[in-house]
Amino acid sequence: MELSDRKKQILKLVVEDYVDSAEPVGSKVIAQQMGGSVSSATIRNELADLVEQGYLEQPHTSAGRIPSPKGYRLYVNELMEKHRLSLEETREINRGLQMKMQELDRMITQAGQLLSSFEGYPAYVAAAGKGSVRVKRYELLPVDESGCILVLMTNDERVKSQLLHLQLKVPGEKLPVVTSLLNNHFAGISAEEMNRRLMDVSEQLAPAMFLLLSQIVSYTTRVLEEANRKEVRTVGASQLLKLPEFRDADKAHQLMSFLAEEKEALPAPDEQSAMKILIGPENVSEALQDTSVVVASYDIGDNMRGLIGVVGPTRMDYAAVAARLSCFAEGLTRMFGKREHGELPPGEEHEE
Amino acid sequence: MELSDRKKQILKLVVEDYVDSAEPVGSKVIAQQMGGSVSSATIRNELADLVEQGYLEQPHTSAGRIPSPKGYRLYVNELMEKHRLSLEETREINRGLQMKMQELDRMITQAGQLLSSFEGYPAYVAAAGKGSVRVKRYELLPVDESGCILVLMTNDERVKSQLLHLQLKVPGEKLPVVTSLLNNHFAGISAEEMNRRLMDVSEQLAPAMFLLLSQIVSYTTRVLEEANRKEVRTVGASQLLKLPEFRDADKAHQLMSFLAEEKEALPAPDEQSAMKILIGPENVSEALQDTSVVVASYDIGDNMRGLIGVVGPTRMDYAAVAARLSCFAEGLTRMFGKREHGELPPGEEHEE
DNA sequence: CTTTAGCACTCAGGGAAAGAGAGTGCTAAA
DNA sequence: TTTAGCACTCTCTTTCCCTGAGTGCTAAAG
Repeated sequence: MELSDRKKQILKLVVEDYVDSAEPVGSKVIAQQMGGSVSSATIRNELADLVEQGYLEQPHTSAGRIPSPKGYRLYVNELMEKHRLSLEETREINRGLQMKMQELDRMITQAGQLLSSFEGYPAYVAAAGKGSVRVKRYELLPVDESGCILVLMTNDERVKSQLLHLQLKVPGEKLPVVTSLLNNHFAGISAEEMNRRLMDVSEQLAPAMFLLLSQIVSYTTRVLEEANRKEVRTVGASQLLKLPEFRDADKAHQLMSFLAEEKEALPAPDEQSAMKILIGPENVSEALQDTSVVVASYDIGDNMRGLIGVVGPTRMDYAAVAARLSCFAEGLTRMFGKREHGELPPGEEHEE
Repeated sequence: MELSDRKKQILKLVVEDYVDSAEPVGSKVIAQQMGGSVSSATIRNELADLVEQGYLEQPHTSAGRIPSPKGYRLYVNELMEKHRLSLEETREINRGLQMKMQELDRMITQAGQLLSSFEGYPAYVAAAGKGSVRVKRYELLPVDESGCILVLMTNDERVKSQLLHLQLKVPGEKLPVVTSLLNNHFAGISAEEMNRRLMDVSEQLAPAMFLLLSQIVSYTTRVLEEANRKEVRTVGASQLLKLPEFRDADKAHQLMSFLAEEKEALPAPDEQSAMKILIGPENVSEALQDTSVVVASYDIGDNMRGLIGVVGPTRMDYAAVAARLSCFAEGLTRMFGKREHGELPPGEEHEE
């Protein structure tokens, strides 16, 4: 059943008042905000209806009303006006993202920090490979008789390298042979496949050579594993303690442990959509039942997709959060897009 | 003035009781624990003396006593018995550290997590270079006409690499020339020096060459910067909320923000010593006035030194924490020592 | 001089009682 | 359908009192 326009307007006012007061809102305030065109008694009747229909809740008889998850949902879907970011705000976000490009890892962590400080809520970020990163090319550089450098280039254009200590000496002249062996037989395949091939050729090789190869394969396996893993970081959890709904240490502790330990369970937007809003019980995770999550996705080059979101109380300024969040997501996409073409000396790297 | 043996014994009992009850301890309990050899009245007299001398405090008249920082200090210096870790415990720690070796970064973070979960307090970890990491050797690998891979080897035996997109095309044949130029003139010097040299030679070079060089120098600068930076990570901050002294949201918030934002200010042991215990006001940071910190150092190969510590309430089981912490530090040192000699295929690297 | 028993005193913490205030629901009139 | 009026409900805060733990002091005993 559709709500009357007036009911919707009232619901909207309740949500917005509650969002910034964190206190149940009464009929009088609403009447006032509607310009005195109706009396508080009328509002009371409407409020009672809204409660009955499940859009509002009453902490106890004779308290004001607060929005229920269903009420927030309606608000988000229909009532929420697009929040316009001020020019300054947009600029500030983009300036913030304009930090020195460093590794992707640090980069997105910083974006998360920035977001968290903007919103005053904990934030989370992740970058996820699309699954099948492979090695495109191998290179071996001699160092001395018992060591060499292995350089890997992956099909998503990243480079990793590693110093290998050899258990058995391999003369420098042999390296090109190994290199071409690797490039011919170990490029473009998955880690499992690599291990299988290694076994296949094991008997035809000199032991020293085999040892070297297994060292390389084992390192490569780790690199691929890592490139494919989705690692979620959470930032700014301590912000929770500023919110009235988390003054209770137990509640705060529960959520914070969740954010610290099970961050993999935090929601992500669906494949197609750019943003997702989950209100209270719409979350699957037990620990998020009383919180809302707003999360957006962004692109990292062509092969990866990132994720950036905030966690807060259901009482959340969805319009503003959503607006800022898409600004972040767009900023990040732009940023990572640019780097692909190397306008600036970007900064892609790696480290031990 | 030296304390009598009995006073020391009493102080010791007060500390130990308070550590696990978190409640002021009274004369009666102490008398009991001393085996009934003296009456509670006697104890009261002694307690009064200890308060006067500043080793104990009284939250209010007619409450029991709690140790003051001075009292804890005496306890730590003289009274504390070496806590013997059970065999299981040692084994458990070492098993925990035996995780798959990955990058140093992730490795020490995991150690921190492990520590934090052992102690039930927040932990922090860092690895710090000894200051002057330099590039030992450069290598350039051709990719295509508008790109090449730069590989750096530093004097602490780490390898970093990066894909460079060239603004201007540089034919593959030229690369060896550039490489030797780099190795002859840009190796073994600081980042500032590198930039200076770059300026010096700028006029004698073709523009394309100059551009390439500056790209390399700028990347190298970043790498060196990062290799020399001490990055501190904190883990398990949410554990604070379980402690009675941090049930108050404001207090908890204050400390947690400090741990999240100013972790660089967390104490480190002095150059020579392996462990440091800082009790309450012995800390310089404002935010740590009511907490104690126990921190140990460990070695990462020959060039780096790591740091691992916990932050907790002044009421802390110093003996046990210190014992476990050195077990951690030793484990890490052993671990990183081993890798240097390449028993196992270690895993030193870098990414993206 | 040290230890002990005895006792009055202090203070935090918990619960009950009382008052204030906000906001409701209902009724009856416009 | 809206409004004014009013009694009622329920939370929150404050106050008060009581209890219990633990002290400090005094005076006597070792």
